[in-house]
Amino acid sequence: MRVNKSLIPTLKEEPSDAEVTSHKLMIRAGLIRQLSAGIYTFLPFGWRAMLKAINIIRQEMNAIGGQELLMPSLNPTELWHETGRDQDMKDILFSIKDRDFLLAPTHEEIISDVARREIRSFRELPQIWYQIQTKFRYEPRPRFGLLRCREFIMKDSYTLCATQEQLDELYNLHEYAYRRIFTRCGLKYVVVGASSGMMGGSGSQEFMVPSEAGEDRTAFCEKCGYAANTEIAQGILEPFEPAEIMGKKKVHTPNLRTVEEVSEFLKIPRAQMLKSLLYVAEKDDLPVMILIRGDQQLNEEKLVQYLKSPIRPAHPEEVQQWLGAPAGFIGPVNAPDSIKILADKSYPVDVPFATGANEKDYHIIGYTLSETKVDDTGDFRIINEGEKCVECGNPLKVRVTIEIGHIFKLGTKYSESMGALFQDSEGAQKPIIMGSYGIGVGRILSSAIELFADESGIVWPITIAPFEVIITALDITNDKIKEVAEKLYNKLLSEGMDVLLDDRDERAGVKFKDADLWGIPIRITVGKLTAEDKVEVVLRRDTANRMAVDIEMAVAKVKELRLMLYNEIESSAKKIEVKNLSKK
RNA sequence: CGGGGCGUGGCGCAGUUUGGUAGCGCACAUGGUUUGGGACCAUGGGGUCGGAGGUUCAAAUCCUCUCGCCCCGACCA
Repeated sequence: MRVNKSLIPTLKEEPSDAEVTSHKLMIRAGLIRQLSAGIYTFLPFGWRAMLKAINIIRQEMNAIGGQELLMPSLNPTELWHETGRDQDMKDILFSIKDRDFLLAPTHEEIISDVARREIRSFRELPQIWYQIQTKFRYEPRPRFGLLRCREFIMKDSYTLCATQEQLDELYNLHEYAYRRIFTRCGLKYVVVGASSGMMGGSGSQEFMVPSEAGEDRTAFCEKCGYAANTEIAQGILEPFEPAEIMGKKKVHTPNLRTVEEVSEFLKIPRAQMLKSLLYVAEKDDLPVMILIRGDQQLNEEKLVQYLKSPIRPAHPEEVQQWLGAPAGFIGPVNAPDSIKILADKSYPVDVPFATGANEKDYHIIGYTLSETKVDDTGDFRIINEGEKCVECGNPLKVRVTIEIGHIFKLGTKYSESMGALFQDSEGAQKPIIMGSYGIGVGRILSSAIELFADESGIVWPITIAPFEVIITALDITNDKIKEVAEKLYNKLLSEGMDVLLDDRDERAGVKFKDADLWGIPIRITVGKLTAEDKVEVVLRRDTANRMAVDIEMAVAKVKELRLMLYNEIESSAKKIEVKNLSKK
């Protein structure tokens, strides 16, 4: 491809509406343009990088036996009604006005529909079906360029199995494929335990790239390798030194509603306060009170997981109506039976606590959890950096990360509700055991840029770079320079390389700045050195190290560097192995 | 959806407080001089000031409504 007459528009100035590095650079380097919030056009440069990543994904999915197919984005709403997700996911669904269709945010329903029509016997299982396709989600807040979009390209695959063992096997194969994909894309990442959220199912892991531009927080242990999204991460909390509380009594606490205010007033440590929060499980409209140690925070995701329902904080009127007191003065003691009470295990059962009295301007002290009505105890807490690892006791670290992939063991949630059944060897009808696995392709690009960019622009891993080599022909009006550049360009093309020829009639500075911005791994500069029959070869990641190379040797040199860049990446991909089931 | 901010040539911004009929830099066009790290000079083209309504002799500027975008919070690949 030649730069002259091509659509690769670069910007000198930072776009005003971009916040993070990858977003700024994608706009500046001419990879993408925004059409609307969270909706982007991929310009030729951006699309080339996408295609490179897609190609790697396709190769690795095929390698584990995946069969590529393509399902429609337009889905009959009726199909989504079968699983109830037309309601459960209505906040993020794009629905078609005046027609009973929606734009698919994911494809469990469609896969299940295909399966129930086509799969009859255990002999046809297992299956891996995947597609690479545009998804639509009405994200309440699109952000950070391709990191969070309303329309985005996803690789989604689905496994159909007859047994749990098959599911475990295909799940592990996906983990293996994902490791290879992200490694081959040149990314640094960690695999962490994750919540399965609204997808349902028994287990899941996320692939996380450490980056300040991320929207997830991952807790991990440097000693034993424990790693989990803070949505589900567990840690061991230091016990606190309780103040002595004699007897049970009600105390007047006028206008003191926060944990801090009451703890200061009563001279009781914050940790000894029993924080009482009222939520509503939206599925059954069930009021739920959560009790948690006063210095800790509720992890709403853990609560959602436990209740298996979306939740919302109770409205102030509801709190007043159900407990007879405003928020800030509520507690478990004397709460009506209609309210489900859940205690976080962070509060010891035998230590007297202080909490709301369910009466305005009053708290009560001296009760213990062992004598309070509690329906269940569990882990509902957000962990903090420095807490001890549950596996080995080492202090945990918490880092911001970008989620680039997620794998789920779904189980039979969709096959049961949609009647995707198979006949086992004994002739019994059973629901197909499913798994689902996603990769955000755009996020691969964003992550790579976040990881490797420098002050001058993007630095692509060669495997996903829009081009492998750029020839910067300075002073294209000089016949010799033009001739050498053209010759090299055609030679490299015939060697099968992705080459970009900057043949614009621009000053050297402009071309160098653009080349840096684009981040193409290998650059050949054809300029004044042609007088000595030489060109200059540099790596984008190390522009200080310029190599003067004889023109006849230039192609060989580029081949050598290119091979080296690929080998760096491929050699680490080769080390990846399928997790052996029998070992664990 | 709650809170905050911003909409002015393609891009980045000033002008709005105190109404007087739109300006700067980049980009673009033409000519000339330059030519290995975003050149310089001259000339030129391009804007319903997000949209609608209102106040006024007069609105980018004041008022009302509305749309869009960005940021902070709850969701996800």
